Formats: sequence, C-alpha cells, structure tokens
Amino acid sequence: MKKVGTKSKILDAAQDCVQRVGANAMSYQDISDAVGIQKASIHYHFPTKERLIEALIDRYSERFFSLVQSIVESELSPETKLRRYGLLFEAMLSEGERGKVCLCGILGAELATMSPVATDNIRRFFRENEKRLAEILDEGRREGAFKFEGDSRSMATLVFSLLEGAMLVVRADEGTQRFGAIMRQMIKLVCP
Amino acid sequence: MKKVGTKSKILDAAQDCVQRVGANAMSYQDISDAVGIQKASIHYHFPTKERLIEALIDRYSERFFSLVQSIVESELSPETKLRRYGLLFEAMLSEGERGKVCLCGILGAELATMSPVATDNIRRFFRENEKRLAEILDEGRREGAFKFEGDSRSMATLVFSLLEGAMLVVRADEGTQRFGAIMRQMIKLVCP
DNA sequence: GTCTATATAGAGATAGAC
DNA sequence: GTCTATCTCTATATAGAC
Repeated sequence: MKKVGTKSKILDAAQDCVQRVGANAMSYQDISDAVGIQKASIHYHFPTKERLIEALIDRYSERFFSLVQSIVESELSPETKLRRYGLLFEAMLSEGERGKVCLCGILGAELATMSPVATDNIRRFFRENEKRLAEILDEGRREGAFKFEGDSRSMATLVFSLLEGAMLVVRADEGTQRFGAIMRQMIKLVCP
Repeated sequence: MKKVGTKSKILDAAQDCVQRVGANAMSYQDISDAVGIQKASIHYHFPTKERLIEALIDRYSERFFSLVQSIVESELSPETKLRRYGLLFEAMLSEGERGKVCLCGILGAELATMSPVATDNIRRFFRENEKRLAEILDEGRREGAFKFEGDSRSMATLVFSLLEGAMLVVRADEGTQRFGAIMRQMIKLVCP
C-alpha cells in the first residue's frame, strides 16, 4: 500500500486537467475543486504554476519512459513492440468522458507560453521518444520484420509526429477507434 | 488595390498571435498593441472573443482550402501535389521569429475550451483536409505513382495527422528543416 | 468607428492564524 | 500543512462621449 499524499493528489488533478484542456486553461481553482483543498494550500507544495507544470512534465516523462523501456527491453517481436508503444497513447484517449491527449503533446502546442525549463524538458521528451522508437524500428528492419527506406531516426520522427498529431485530430471526432485505424495503417506501411 | 480595413487588421493580428501562442494565451491587449487600436474598439467588430475565434477559423479555412483546391485541380503529378500540400504547412513554420503552426492544429489542442461552433468548424477543417488528401492519394495510386495498402481515406488521415503533429514536434527543436525531412520520409513510404 | 472610463470576474500569489 | 483573508494583476466586456 503506497501512501498518496496531497502533493501527489495535486499532481494527479493538475495532470488530468492539463491533458484535457491544456496548461493555460487549467487553474488552481480546478485543482482545488478536484483535490478538496484550498487554492492557497497548493502554493505550499508548488510555489508557482510554472514549477507545478515543470513537476508535471518530470513525473509524466519518468513514468512514460518506464513503460516505454519495458517494451523496448522485452522479448516481444518488433511489430508487437510498435503496437504496444502506440497503445500507450491510445489508452489516454479512452480515459474518462472526452479523453486525454499526451501531456507533452498538448504542452508542445502551448510551448511559446512555457518556462525555459519546461520547454527544455518537453523537447527532451520528444527526442527521447524518437530515440526509443528508432531502436524498435531499427531492430525490426534488421530482422526483416519492417521494411522502409531512409534512416530509422527519420522514420522514428515520422511515427512519433504521427501519433502525437493523431491524438489531437482524432479527439475532435470523439473517435478513439479512429486512432486504432491510424495505427493499423501505419503498421501496414512498415510491414513487408 | 484591396482596401485593408480595421476588421481585417484585427483578424490578421489575432491569427498571427493564435498561431504562435494559442487562443487561450492570446489577449485583446495583444491585438490592441499590434493593430494600434484600443481594446474596447475590437468589440465593435467582434462582440466577444468566441466570435472572433470563430471568424478566424472561417477565414483561415476558406483561404487554406482555396490553396488546397488549386493544388488538387492542377495538372501536377500526384507526387508533386503531395509535396505542394506539405509545403503549405512547412511555409507556416518559417514565418517570423519562432514560426507558426496550423491555426486549426493549435486550436485542436485547445478544443475543450472552444465554443460549439468553433469545435464544429475545426472538426470540419480536419475532415475536409483528409478528403482532399484522399483524392490526391487515390489518384496517385491508380496511376501507379503511389503504392500503399488499405483504403486511401485511412492513409489520408495518417498523412494529415502526421503533418499536424510534425509542426508541433518540430517547432520544439526550432527546426524548420526537420519538417522537410519528415515530408521526404513520408514521400519515400508511399512512392514505389 | 474609435475613444476614455469603468464594470466585473478570475487568475496566481502572499500573509498570518491555527 | 491547511486555513481565511486579501492583494495585485490581467482578462473580457460594457457605457457613453466624441
């Protein structure tokens, strides 16, 4: 049994809110309502909104890469790894009423209003994802499971952009199943 | 010589701002500064911010589809059509200091805070783009210029998501040239 | 049409009691 | 650690003079 402190609850509520409406539309009042704590109390844990957002990115990145790493290091086939990777994103779209998108994806859209530290870490999230994806794609191509032209890093950037973009585009149609269709189409493109 | 009225100047300033920072971070003060008009005067032309955003989407969609239509109806090769289509997005990234992204792309990220009318029209923008893109892809496949599995509509959704996502991802790296790399990689995937 | 002045609401943040 | 109370700033929006 892991104790869930207030700090963690604040992060949970803030993350949920940001993934739905974005950082600029998320307010301390929203967190206050969700956690059942006064607005002022939030400042005890996170002095400013900027630091709260930065903490959000850190925790999200850590958790996400932990999941990605377990996929990359598994004994699954490259194709299954790619599918599982895509499912990490697809799962977010299914959460709750209208679905969430990737935290760093939505913050990427709001990048111009982020702090320098946040900007750096969002950029790092993008790059690290591309790196892991490139590993999967590269392994798959060497084994003959995948077939594509060009270097695997470019291909990884393409796939990552595709997934981040698909979350936003598909959400406008309230269609989680459309994300799956895009995933399958992507798999068709790289499987010989 | 076309007369450029205040209403048009307001839309220009607002669009520029939204494409850089998003609708939630764009304020009447920003427009006031850019146009050289008082905040209150903006309300004469657009009674509320919601209507201003809706007008923004309408004008942007109309202009964008006019450009897309001229590509679709041209005598260019399917591959060149696809390239030209991608260049419409790439051109935005090159505008000004840190570049802009697609208006409807960034509003798609902020979708949960948009008015119902705006939401509908952003969704329509996505669907219409996919439709035109599907025409290009379908024509290319029939001619043998493109080669891909599945239906052209799924492929169109994939390509559109890819371009919208790439704008956001690439901007974090201040790399316009990376967008071109993704475009080339995408072309490689569909050209036999 | 554009201005000045103002209304009203909400944001993030701080001080100090408990 | 959390509360109440309050501050300051900025946002959108309105009223009425010019």
